Amino acid sequence: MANMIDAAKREIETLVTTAYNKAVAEDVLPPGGEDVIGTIDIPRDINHGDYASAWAMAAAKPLRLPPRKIAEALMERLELSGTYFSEVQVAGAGFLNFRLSDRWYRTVLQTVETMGADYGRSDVGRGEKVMVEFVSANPTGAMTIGNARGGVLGDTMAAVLDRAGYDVWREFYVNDAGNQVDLFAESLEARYIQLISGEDAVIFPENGYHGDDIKDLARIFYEEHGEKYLSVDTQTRRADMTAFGLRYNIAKMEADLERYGITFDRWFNESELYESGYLEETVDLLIAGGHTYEKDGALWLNLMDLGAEKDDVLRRANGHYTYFASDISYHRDKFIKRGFDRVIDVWGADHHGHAIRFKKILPAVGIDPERLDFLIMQLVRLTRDGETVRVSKRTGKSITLADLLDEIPKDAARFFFSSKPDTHLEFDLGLAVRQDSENPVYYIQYAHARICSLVDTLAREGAAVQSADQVDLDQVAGDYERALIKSIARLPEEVRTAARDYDPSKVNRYAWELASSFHGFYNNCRIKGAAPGVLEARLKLADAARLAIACCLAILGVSAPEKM
RNA sequence: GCGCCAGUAGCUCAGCAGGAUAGAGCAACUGCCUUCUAAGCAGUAGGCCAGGGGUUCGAAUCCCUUCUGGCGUACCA
Repeated sequence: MANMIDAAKREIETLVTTAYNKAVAEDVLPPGGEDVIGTIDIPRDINHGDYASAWAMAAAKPLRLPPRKIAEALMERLELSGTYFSEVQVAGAGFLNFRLSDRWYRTVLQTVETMGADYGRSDVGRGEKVMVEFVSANPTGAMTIGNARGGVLGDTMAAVLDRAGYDVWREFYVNDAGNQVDLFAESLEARYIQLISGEDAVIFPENGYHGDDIKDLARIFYEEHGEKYLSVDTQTRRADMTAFGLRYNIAKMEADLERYGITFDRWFNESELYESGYLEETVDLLIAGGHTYEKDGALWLNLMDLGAEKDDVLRRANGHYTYFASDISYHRDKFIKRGFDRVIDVWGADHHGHAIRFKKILPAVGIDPERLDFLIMQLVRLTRDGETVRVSKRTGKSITLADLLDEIPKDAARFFFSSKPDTHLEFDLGLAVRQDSENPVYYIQYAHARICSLVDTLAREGAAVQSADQVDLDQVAGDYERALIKSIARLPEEVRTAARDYDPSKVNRYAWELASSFHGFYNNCRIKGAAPGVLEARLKLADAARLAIACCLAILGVSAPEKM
């Protein structure tokens, strides 16, 4: 049993049920409590035991008895020998407070030892094929701070799912088709002409991309091709410039993301959906299904009939398909064509309305909407000296992901962005650049480095890390030592709930708490020079902590330094 | 207006599958390095969990409502 939190809870369920049945057989408690589910949790206060069952309180009503009386009847019939518990008490309103036994602590250490770098890995995902689609930044410009958050959340989410036993696939959807690409081409073309013939030679497109990056691109294009393209026909010129610009931008995004430790299994081009006819086929399917209507020359998707608050356009009056249309065919490709069991799209909060309406139309193309989930992250509020800094791709004044990585080390940035998705993230540029101890990532890495150094020092003195079977648990029965083992034991459960809740930030917080347990242990339980038996047992604990911290950092994509 | 997210210590945030006396970091104040890494530890102080109602043995957590902030509500993506 790899998840020792779950194992402990399940054992309590069994113990309580058995005790209850026994009490009924002995006529001490009335029947009627068979379906009662009492919550089991870990009390905040250690004086309330390691685990507490609220079964007696939940059973009070059906059994028509005071909870304490039920709890006492159960306690007398709990058979703890050979279990993960050594002791049980009735407390408060009727809690059953359990104290963990040596057997439990030893099993934790054995589990970590056996699983090593794979500690926390489970099969809760049953090998389900799941795609995490994330970043998917518009290739017409540089990636933003928002993409940085989405990148970290998506990549960490994928790592969590992988460890939870899912068959994970990471994908980047490249919007290399549609309206914004046409605009990109026109902007690039205008800058190219202006570069050669002067600012007034051509009017810059009204909704074009005004950023300096477009000017830079035009310059690079000019350096490669000279004035040749002035005399080429518009259609060819724009097509060539688009190909050039996208190739350049996509390569840049790939390189930036790689610096960030993020790589994808596939970069899926939206243009493929156009070229293969799959997009058109998907729209035809919607038309055939009676989900569309024409109005003002555009093809509309009837979503209000499906309970949405508004309809969306699939094909505009000018004949171009919208993002909504291509996205439907893209998801049809994910589910129907490629057979993913589940898809998680990491989207910014500014797409929330889109996400809600999007799910409603999926059944019309044969997709069970339950299989698609969104990890909606709130936007990043960028501040400097307490003032909000606007992030806008169009103005070209945004701070890009590349800028960020120039200032902040990858480890700190990854840790910072793996915060809880559904709260606004306040990103203080002044604070983020700091590389001192205020950054919690160093606190965790420091714990890891400390243990490495410690193990190394002791090894040179002839004290090697022993196997879990040899540890004398009586020698590590202090509060700090037991707290550390309990911290280590949480990892598989944290991974499980992070996967369940689509909240990779649970790993981030857990890693900090684990490091904190270790630092407390380290400062209060000296290892070097300790008595024989104590030294070996404590060293084993430290080594198990090292492994657990390394596993967390691996999931977070943060390095685990051996020296600091 | 309607929809989604948020409102918890001076600041940034955990806790939200209902459990016992509400937590952490930073900032403030006290202690701890002639022995394993002080990027660390131990402690003090700091709260009408936005307001109001409800559900029950029990609510920061669930429901209703009001208020405040962000985002959305394009023939943009």
